[in-house]
Amino acid sequence: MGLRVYDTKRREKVDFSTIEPGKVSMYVCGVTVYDYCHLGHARCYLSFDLIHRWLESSGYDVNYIQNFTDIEDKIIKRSIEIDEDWRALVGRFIDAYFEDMDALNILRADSYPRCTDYVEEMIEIIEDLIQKNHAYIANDGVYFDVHSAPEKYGILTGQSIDAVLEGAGGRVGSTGSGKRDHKDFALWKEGKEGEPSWSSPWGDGRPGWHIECTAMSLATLGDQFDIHGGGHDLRFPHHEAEIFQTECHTGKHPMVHHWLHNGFVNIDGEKMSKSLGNFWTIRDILEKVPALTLRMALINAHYRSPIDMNEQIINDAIKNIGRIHDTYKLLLENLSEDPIQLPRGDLSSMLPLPKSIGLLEKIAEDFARAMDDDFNSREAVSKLIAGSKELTKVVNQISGDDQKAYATMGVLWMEELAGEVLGLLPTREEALLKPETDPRREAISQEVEELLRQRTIARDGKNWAEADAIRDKLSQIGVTVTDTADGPVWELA
RNA sequence: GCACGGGUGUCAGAGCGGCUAUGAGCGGGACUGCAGAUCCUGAAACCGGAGUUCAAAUCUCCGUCCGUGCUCCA
Repeated sequence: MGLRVYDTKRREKVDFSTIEPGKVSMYVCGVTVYDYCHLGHARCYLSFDLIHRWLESSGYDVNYIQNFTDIEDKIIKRSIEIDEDWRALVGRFIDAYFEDMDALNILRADSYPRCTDYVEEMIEIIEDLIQKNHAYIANDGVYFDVHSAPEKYGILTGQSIDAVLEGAGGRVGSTGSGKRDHKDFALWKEGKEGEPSWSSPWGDGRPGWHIECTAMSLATLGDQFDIHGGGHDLRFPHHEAEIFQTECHTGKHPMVHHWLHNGFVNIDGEKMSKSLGNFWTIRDILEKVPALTLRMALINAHYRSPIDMNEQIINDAIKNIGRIHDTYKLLLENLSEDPIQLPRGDLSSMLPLPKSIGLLEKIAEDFARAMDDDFNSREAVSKLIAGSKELTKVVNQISGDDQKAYATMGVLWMEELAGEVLGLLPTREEALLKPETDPRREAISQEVEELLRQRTIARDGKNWAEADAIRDKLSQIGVTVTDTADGPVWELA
């Protein structure tokens, strides 16, 4: 069974197909760069990172485009507020975007077009739409006339063009713009004094929000492409506007073969959003939670389900990622003199324990089936944990060459599933990093070692009270002691 | 109001016609002086009602509750 995806437009899971065999063209709406990214952005780009990774892992050649909206009302507003040139502001937050996403181990898209580089294309499209009577010039800009293509209304959200008027409550009619109908949307906005603007046949101004994605997807992926993604809230009006513009301009239908939308991050059961003021930026969270743990927390739900962010989700993620990292480390420590030199590659080369290997292969198949089922990362994680348990159990039961061979296989197994596909593994170097290299640890190392020596003496003399007292003392300075077969090991809390 | 998603054990969260989800937490057990880690193992669930079916958490209908969209928002 091949890959199936839930298509927002068709409202069901459908077999995934591509326009060109073996290749996937994918466009995901990017951020408007006027502030730091919040958890919701993390979830969105993480969802599409997973999709990106799984498609590549399935053998597709993926062309992944993600834009930056670098001119927009909020950018202008912010730039005036903090008295910073809008270009500088935008540059700053694009840099911040990459820092945050790199930290979360999100692979880079193939290209990141910025809408200000496509203003000419937008103007051409708008001119064409006016010529084809899909758009009209008003006193304050150019608008798309939704009644010129009523069959395209509500394609993603199931709303009929007539129903919208009724429900929009008191907001309807108060647009104050040159729109003929409140459902029409701006293609070009007349510029105001002192604002960034571009010249156009309709005077100086700037593009509307929706037209940019049309211009950039057309320029980078063509008239029709395989996947268009974004947050759930973008279905309407943004993505529906794109359909209007693009299809009316090119005359081709459908512009997109699979519409994919990720679910939201909620805080205490409510949508996290800037307007509600209950949002956390990625960098706020990364001060408290390691990046891969956050990644685990967000992957641990299906990408379309809402996630209610709370402490328990993080605690679960700490346990889960800890188990996976522990197993990975254990395997690395057992495989050979120099684990770093181990070639990456096929995992079926050495087979000391056919039964366990068979089980792991079965788990890997289940894992693939889960990912093929609309990228069910939650299910995939549960398979990964099952495999992780099996590896830990077996590698501890055997020794010698068998153990080395098995551990080698295990490392490759984990690097494929946990590493390449889910992006949850640190590098081999990081996984093996001895805690002594932590500078905070360095500082108290001598004192701790001395206390541990005393405790070992006490324990040898079965003087448990004293041994425990020393352990308590250590825990007061933030040191956790764990006794192992090779003696006590300590780490900072 | 209209549209779209949902309501699964203590919690988080898969499954979406028959078969153990999984993780945390809780209960046993092994190993440990104890603790931790690890391994083995137990209890525990499908919002309410009706229907379809040999069989329903899974399909249909009704009810109910929650979230989201209809306005800038990933």
